[in-house]
Amino acid sequence: MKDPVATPRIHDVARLAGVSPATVSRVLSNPSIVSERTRAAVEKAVEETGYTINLTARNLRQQQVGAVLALVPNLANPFFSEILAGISETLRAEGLSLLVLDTRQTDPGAAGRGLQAYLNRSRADGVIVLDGSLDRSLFEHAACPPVVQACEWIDGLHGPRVLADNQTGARLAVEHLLALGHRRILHLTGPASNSLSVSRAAGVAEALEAAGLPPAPRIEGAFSLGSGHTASAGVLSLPERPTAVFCDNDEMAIGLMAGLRAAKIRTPEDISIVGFDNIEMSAYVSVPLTTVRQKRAHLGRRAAEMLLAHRETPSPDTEIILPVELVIRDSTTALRKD
Amino acid sequence: MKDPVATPRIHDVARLAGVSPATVSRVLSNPSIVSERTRAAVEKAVEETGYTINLTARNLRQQQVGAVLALVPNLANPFFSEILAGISETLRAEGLSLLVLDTRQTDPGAAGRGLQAYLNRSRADGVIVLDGSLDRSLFEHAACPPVVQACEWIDGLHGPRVLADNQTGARLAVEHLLALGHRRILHLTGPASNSLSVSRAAGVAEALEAAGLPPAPRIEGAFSLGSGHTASAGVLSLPERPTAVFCDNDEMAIGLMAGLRAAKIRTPEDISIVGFDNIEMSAYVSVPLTTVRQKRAHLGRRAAEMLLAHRETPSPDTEIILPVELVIRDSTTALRKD
DNA sequence: TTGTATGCGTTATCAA
DNA sequence: TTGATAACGCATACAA
Repeated sequence: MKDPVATPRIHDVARLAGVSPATVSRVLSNPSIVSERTRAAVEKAVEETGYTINLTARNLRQQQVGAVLALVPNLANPFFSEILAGISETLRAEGLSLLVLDTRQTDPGAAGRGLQAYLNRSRADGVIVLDGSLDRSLFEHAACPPVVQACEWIDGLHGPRVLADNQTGARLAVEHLLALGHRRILHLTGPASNSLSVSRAAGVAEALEAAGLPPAPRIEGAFSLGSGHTASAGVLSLPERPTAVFCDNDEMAIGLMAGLRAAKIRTPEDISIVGFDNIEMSAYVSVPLTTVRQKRAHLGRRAAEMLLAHRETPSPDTEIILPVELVIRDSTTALRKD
Repeated sequence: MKDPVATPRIHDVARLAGVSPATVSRVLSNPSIVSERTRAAVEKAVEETGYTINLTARNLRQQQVGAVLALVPNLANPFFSEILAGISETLRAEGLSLLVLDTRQTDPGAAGRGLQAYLNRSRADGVIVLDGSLDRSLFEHAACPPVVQACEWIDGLHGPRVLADNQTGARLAVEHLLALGHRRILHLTGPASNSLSVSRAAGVAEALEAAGLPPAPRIEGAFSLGSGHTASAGVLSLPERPTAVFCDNDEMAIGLMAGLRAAKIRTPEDISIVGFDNIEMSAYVSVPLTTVRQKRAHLGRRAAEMLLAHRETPSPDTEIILPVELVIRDSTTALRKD
């Protein structure tokens, strides 16, 4: 009562080739230790049967999952998906699959309980965390697979990280504004506790200090178009209207420009704006955005590479800082002396 | 020589609870058939040991993978990632993982050979295809898991589909332009063979025919900002410049507006523009875009649901068409009679 | 209601 | 260089 359309097993290939299943296995995973004759015979049998390996069985036997989990705060954000593309590329080369989880989707009431179930060695061989707002305790238990943090990071959580040079990026942006004569510079940040916002604030402070200027006032946003748009009201209601705004990402910058435009404030004539990330759209908005470029796909690749290395030999708290560069477009201009 | 930090197995839980492994298994997967007493004891033991099930072993035993593969043409495109978010949500509720693969990443020289390795029952329990440009032969073999197509589709490939009502969307867009008095309407399409472009072209034709007008001229783009930008040159070089353009997606529309702006052609005063998709950005560009809204997360959820249903009982070629609606913003206006 | 025994498909170990 | 055997961890058929 055999199922006639059953997919072939390693045993079937072995029988056809006249060898043992062990030999077939060797041909597939370590061909060099098999004689040329038998290898050819096995390969022929594989071809004829259309055999493909059962990865679940292999993974069980080898005590691995064959997949890496990426934790992203917002799958719908192109910023993250480009990093994912880089991660995916590196993993594929190693025969690993990419599992993706949107951390916003875990019901908030459960406070990450849903997520916890995924942070387990039986679900993934490793985890790449792109969300710095998670609780470190989620990762600090024996069952959690090796973790690499990318882009954002969680305060106090150990392990390798790969980051863009956020501080330098922010410093370059503010130095650019200072060179254009701006002195009243506002910093439109992400959530206050966000690791990106913190290190970028440091870059802002660094530039201002070097110029002998007081710290920049801040408005807190949420990295979204909408929060940038909302921030425009805050900008306009300040006692001393800033002549320039440095935004922690391009989406807030674009949202802010939209809000200011609605209030008849022109960019860059009335206010200069700098973003961060260099998303593709930033070059196509009506006032192409001056921004800080980070290579997102590359960041993803590096993160995946770190994880692979980390799996072999649990490394200390290595940290890779990737360079960024300022892209000057049209949204910034020299301060007009009134 | 036992590893003292080894993760607990079902056997360890059983010993601690004083029951057999089979009973523990039952408590975990089908608690109702276990007596209350033993269930409590087992749950206590699970708690104490910190046991979590080994999914690879369960999957091997149950002859499944526990994951669904999504094939996206471009992970970096927010349009797709929002669909993914919907897919992921539905899958999680069923305890299934989401595997993501960017089809562009398969080296083109291998003509999908890399992809083929993933289209196997040992890699995924099902596949959701979001890329209509793939070859149907990739999916037409016995080893391929059940396939559901979403959003785009592959000509001639059987199986369930969930689509937005592309034709109606395009018709609504063009009817809107016609109502505003436009007669010279251009259609900026995706790649000519793309299923979305084909059905939207049908909607365009439908509207024009009903108005007794000849078919719209077309320019072919690639769904990208850059291709929309490039198309502006084509639009301006036409012998009879169109007074309105219907674009097959928002990104091309935004790119086109950017290109026209550079040529001092204003939207909507000089030319009306309609997009498709209603990406978040379309509301924040300098001339907020009139466009066709489709509910992407919902589409993803429906696709996942179809796949789950399709797994149980291989359904015929069912097709779900999701409604769309026109969102009128500022990029379209009544034709000015010169 | 619970326990025993077996097998899912593969690979690592050992012996030949 | 190859084959026999056992084991990875779990779930299910069957027996009790």
